[in-house]
Amino acid sequence: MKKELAKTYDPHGLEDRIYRTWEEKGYFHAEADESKKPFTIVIPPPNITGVLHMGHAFDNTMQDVLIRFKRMQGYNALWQPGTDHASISTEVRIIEELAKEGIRKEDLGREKFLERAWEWKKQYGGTIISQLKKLGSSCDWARERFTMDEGCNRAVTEVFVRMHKKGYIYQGSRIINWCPHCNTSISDAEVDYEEQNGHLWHIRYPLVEEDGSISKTEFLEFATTRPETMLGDTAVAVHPEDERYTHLIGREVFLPFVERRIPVVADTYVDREFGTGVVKITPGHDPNDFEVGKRHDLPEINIMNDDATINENGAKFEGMDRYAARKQIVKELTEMGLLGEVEDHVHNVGTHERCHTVVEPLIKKQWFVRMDELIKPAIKAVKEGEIRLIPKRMEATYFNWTDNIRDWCISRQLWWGHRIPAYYCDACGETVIDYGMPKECPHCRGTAFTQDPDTLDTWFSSALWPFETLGWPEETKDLKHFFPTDVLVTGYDIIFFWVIRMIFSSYEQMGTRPFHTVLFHGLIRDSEGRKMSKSLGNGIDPLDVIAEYGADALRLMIVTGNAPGNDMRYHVERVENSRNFANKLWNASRFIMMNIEEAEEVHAKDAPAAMLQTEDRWILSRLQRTIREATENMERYELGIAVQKVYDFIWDEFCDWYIEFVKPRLRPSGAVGGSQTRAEEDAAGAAHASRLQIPQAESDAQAYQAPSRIAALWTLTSVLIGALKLLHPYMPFITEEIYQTLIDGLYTKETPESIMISPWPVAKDVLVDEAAEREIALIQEAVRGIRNVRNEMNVAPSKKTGIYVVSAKEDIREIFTRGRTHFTALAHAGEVFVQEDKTGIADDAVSVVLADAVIYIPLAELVDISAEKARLEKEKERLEKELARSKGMLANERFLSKAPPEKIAEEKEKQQKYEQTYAQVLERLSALG
RNA sequence: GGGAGUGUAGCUCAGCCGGGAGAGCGUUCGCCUCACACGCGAAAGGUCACGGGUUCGAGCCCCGUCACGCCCACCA
Repeated sequence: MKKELAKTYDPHGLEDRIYRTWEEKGYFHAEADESKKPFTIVIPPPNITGVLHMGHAFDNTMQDVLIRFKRMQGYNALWQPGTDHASISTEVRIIEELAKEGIRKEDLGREKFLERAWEWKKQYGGTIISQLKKLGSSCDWARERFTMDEGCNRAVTEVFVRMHKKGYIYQGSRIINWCPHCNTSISDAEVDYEEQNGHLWHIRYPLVEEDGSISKTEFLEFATTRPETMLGDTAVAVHPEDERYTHLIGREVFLPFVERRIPVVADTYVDREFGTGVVKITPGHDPNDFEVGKRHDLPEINIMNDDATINENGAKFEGMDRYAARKQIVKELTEMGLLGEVEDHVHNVGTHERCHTVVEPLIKKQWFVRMDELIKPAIKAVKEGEIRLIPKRMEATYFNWTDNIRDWCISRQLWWGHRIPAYYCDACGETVIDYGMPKECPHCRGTAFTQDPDTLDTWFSSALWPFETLGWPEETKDLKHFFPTDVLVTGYDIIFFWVIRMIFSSYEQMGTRPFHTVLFHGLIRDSEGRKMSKSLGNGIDPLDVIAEYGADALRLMIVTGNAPGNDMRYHVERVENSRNFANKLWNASRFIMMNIEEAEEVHAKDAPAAMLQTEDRWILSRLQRTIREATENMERYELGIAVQKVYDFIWDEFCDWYIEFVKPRLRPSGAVGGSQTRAEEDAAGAAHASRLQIPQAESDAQAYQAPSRIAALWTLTSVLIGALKLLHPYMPFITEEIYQTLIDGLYTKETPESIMISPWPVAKDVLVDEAAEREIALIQEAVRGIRNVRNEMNVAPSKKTGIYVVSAKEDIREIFTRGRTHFTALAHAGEVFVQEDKTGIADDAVSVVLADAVIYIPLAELVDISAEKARLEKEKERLEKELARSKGMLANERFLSKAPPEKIAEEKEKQQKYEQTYAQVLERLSALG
């Protein structure tokens, strides 16, 4: 059945319908099959708390383009999907929900809380998945995984046990970042530094005299931004070579409030230039001081509770919030005369990226992963090119992290997540790491254990994602076939969190790389270049964009005009342009289908070679080049460049030129050779030719008989199908819709029923036709010239003008003779005459000067000789400049001796062309007087 | 403080191997030409941030300067 297409492309309804069909047909599904070559991408698992934002759209569009491309190329293409449990995000979400009901998580208890969280996951965790589908993502949904599903849990425990056995995982008291709001430790990477206005308080500690009394005259002054931490001071430090203080090293100062005597130590960590050159040392609440404390064997005193109130070590400040204590301490120090200058001070304060609470460095017993050994293969892999980062400059960021690697704090004081498989013997306190609750304590033979209450950092499980999703630790067929995966697509903002951790985890657990290429994309910013954020309210919801313009338009916008790793700004105009392109393609297709008659078979298989006209061979040739180049670009992950070439091919060459070229040939054979006007032209042309005694090559009417029409239709459909395939990875919905409608209209069942499983086009050398390309290029140049002249001369578009092509060269005349009708179709030509000389042409005709021909357009009633002369003068000047440049180059001996021969030949050719054109321009000018 | 970037048309951005500066939007002019006004045709518009250097030849390579954001470190 021949289908009618709507006049304007409307993605509504169509996209969901097509997506459902793809899913039902199982096109997304991949099975392990050793006879096929695999191509695997694992999705960066979106958080179950997430809703689709532009970052996801960016990420997933690129992955979908790659996976569809590879699938069409015949790979066993798997896009492995899934979601991440997102421990902190989710837990915070549940706590908020509970708060609305007036429940605290502690009241609920761990088990009930987890039930609640799973309930939440069940209800909302799928939201993002359905949104990804809206985008057209061709993930193998049957394989959807979750970082806390049974398999991932096993993988996590396995890795923990193994790494603990190898000594990579250890428990230790370290200074960590503590979020008093979320009540958990967080890793360095989860800390955001915010610039805040604060103060620099100068404080004086009295020195302790030789006899042990507190000096009333001698003080040591230092500056601090956090006075409350003084309660935990266990030393003050000076630079060992600071002459102002060397005599004090080894003496003691007196710490007010807690009334502690603490030593003055020497440490190179102190910057003599800053403040007074004296630093208070609080090993319990500052990472740098912690290090100093280790070096000098200082006691570590924790002065805070987990909620950032002062604890029993804070003397009379016990129970006060850290900021209230700060205020009170400053006040009391003033009263005691121990406070000096107070400066305004802008400093960076570490905050928790999730809740923006100021983090408090605290010493806690936590679980860590020792990184020094683990990171080595990850460094080597990138250094030696076993893993390629695109763009390459991301390597610098990568190495910046790996070279300064610190141990990874993996325990979190949360409930939602993978519980740490550490069990403490109730009897003797022995720690046992095991796959489950141990039966007997290896130390005291006790049988009662308590599991560590903490859970693991979310990234601990995401780090295993590329192999845990394929079945690891089982040796599954999937794992064997699809692992290592191929490409990872992600934003550069999670290099540290995720990319590096996947890499070292894979080398450690699998002994191999997790993927060979990491393709980074940037961020999508708003039109002002700002990050999209909830607080600014400048976020663009991709679903709104899809609803208004269609997923294809959004996808094309995302991929177009962007180089890997670069940020892009969101402008509606760019989406509109993509939407317009979709409409253009839609209408071109509609036009072609309108011209295919009911029951007319236009097979896309057999080329009617003998019937092909020059323009047919031209567009076929151009298509081959586009296929070749776009494919090469895609293989190099240059998606933006590839799609630009396809876009240009479709819009410029196919729609604006080729379709226009063949329009005259498409009249049904029954309508006898075309329009009335052309019959008249033919008659006039023949008459003129006979008058000049130039043999008319062939009658146009003859040329455009049925075989030419079939050739045009064949070319139109096969080029369209080729172009649709090239475009399909980028715009899957519209290409599928057109493809299927077209296949229906062609009455053929030979092509696959869906474009997404059709083979990727391969450029055929036999179809590359340089002669046709040169010929059409000449026609195009002439057509543009004529249009240009008509515009400049203000000729009404409705006015048909005669066109005389004069060339002394026979082959050129042949080209124009063959291309005569193109001028009718594209340049508002009436009669077209091709002749050897100027016989019969008025001197005052306007002209288009080409290298090998001059085209005359007689405009009897409109002639303005001075305008024509001015035009030619301008052209003359332009050519003189080009000639000067070209001659200069060719006169340069060093150019001739050093430049590659083909460049020289090219330049000579150009020069010749300029000279010819120039000569013709001069001749025209002299003819005009 | 360290690192990697960006600077090209009025705006947003491409520019692969060094070889006569591109696109989209916007602007101007002309067109509802029987696929498309979400369109067609034409045009205007650029010291490729600046200064040096390498080269027969530089938007592209090297050095320096300026401007702008980004990442890392986090000096109390």
